Amino acid sequence: MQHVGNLAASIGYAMKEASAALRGAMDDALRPLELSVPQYSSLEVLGQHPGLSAAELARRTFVTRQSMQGVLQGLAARGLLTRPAAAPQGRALPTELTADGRALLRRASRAVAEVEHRMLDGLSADDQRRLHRDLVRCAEALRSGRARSGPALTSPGEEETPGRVAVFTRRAGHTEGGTRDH
Amino acid sequence: MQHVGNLAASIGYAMKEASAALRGAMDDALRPLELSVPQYSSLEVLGQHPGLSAAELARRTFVTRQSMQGVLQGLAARGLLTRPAAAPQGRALPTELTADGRALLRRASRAVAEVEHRMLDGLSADDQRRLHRDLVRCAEALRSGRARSGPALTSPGEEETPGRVAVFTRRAGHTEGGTRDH
DNA sequence: TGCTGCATGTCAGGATGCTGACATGTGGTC
DNA sequence: GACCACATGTCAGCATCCTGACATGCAGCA
Repeated sequence: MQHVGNLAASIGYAMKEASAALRGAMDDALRPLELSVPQYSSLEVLGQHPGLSAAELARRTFVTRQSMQGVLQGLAARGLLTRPAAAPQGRALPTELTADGRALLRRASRAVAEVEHRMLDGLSADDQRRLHRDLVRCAEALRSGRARSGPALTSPGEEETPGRVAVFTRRAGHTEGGTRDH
Repeated sequence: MQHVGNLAASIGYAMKEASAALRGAMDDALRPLELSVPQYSSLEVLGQHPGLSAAELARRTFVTRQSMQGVLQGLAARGLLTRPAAAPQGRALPTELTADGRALLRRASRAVAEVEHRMLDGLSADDQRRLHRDLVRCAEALRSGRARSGPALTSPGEEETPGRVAVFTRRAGHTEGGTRDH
């Protein structure tokens, strides 16, 4: 290995290209609903894991918790989610979708699913499985090299924790994951 | 298809995850050189295609040309590249790397190549080829659905145009690519 | 020749995201 | 109990990036 060389052959470049295309297509699909991609991502994660804290939500949507603040404020101002004024325990404020939030999420989720379907239309089922597997592997390999490890969404083996109970119970393996301070 | 469903199974989510991890790792690798990812991307593209206009550069690095302005100004202020005050033809200002720019690019390129190598370490050569192919396919499939089609970096068949000559000669297939106005 | 389409550069405004830093609450340890 | 590591929420400042809009230059066509 010496340097990047031919960009057209670089997988990193291709990943950026695909990711940018996906981001743009999602932007277009979500524009009619007046949702940005980070806003949609938050709703989606929150729909599957009610009661998550802002920091945990930030890790799962790949932004800093500082950025998540703004996102949540925007969504809360539109009545799509609620956060308690005081923390019931510790400092974490468990966030919940409102009925409006769930309704909008359903529409947004359909729109995004259509985008994803279009993206994968030309790939066989096997190719799709492989693609998913390899993307996850790439992410893991990159995280392992960083000083502060990443989200570690699903620990190796366990299946999709419900979220609400996971806020304070999943303590192991957190070294300020995903986004970093300092 | 109805909605996104399980996030852990979503290829779009995995792509975002991998892309975020790559972005973060590149940030870390480039920080010692005081280069941001967009700045590095511009240098890299410019190294392989001297004389590109800012707008063309923007398409190839997946940002808007407005954002590219700021990036180029920063790099020019550090003496890493030069832009003529007046356009030799049309409105496009051909951008060139300076000797300092090329030297820094070499170091940055090595650092990024190491990141990419770490990312792909666990994948076989076949898997890497397939991953690259499928990422490009995903990007193309997404672009084809948008009103304004994308960069179309390398037209099907032709090999890596030298750039300088391509500024004004590659007219076909451009419907305000990549990033959109209005 | 004049008109139209298109691409480039550029300005303005705002949204988003990041780094840095600090205070607070919790749990484990001495 | 005191202390320490760690996580959360939050404020401030800055960089990046977007949408919208406008003027300019080139090519094609009536």
